[in-house]
Amino acid sequence: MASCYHSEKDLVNSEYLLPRSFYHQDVLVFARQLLGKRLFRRTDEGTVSGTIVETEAYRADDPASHSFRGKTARNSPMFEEGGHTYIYLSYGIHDMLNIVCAPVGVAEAVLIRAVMPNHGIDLMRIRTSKPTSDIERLASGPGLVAKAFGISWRRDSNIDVTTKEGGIWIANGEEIKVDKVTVTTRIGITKAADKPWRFYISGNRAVSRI
DNA sequence: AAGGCGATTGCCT
DNA sequence: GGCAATCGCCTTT
Repeated sequence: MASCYHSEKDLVNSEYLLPRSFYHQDVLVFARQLLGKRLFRRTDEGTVSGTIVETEAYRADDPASHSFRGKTARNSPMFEEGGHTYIYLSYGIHDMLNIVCAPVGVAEAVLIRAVMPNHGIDLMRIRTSKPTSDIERLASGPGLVAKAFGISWRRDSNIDVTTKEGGIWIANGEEIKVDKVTVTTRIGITKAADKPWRFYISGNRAVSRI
């Protein structure tokens, strides 16, 4: 096995931030390509990371997208350049982490629905109040992703994820082949509910709903 | 100015 | 499986 020949330090050093061009793709392609990438979060509590295993695309011409009716105070990060966060509060309780793609003015984004935790498991357990939970259940849902990673809309919206400066960044990860991706309709929406714009790694235990 | 709703989660039956 | 929790945003008076 190749992993036997690398120390953990070497593996960390082999990680690289994804370039701006990665965030200038068609949102449906982008949502699929985010699968397998590594999400990082650094706060004064420590650094956590995990593999993105489930995403949903929200397109500019999409009635289900917050940007559909134009720019407002809430959705303005969606209109920024690709590679920024758009975070909003759902049901008054849950923060939803989105990664914006496309050029400035084209409001498209991908919701991170589930992450397989990799580093900082103990901190995620504290944040989610799931001390005995299985690792794959700590961030298996969009609200849980933000909770486990310590991300909130007030503090963390419109952060550039192509650098580490903002405390949230995305690095390369495992390559996910097309035949390992399951495509379904999106969860929990009423508008454009027929669009098959949800993507997840087939069989992954951290996916929110099968 | 007021009321309804939502890209959810977790607890109760 | 059903439903309460909880609040900013958007639509309607």
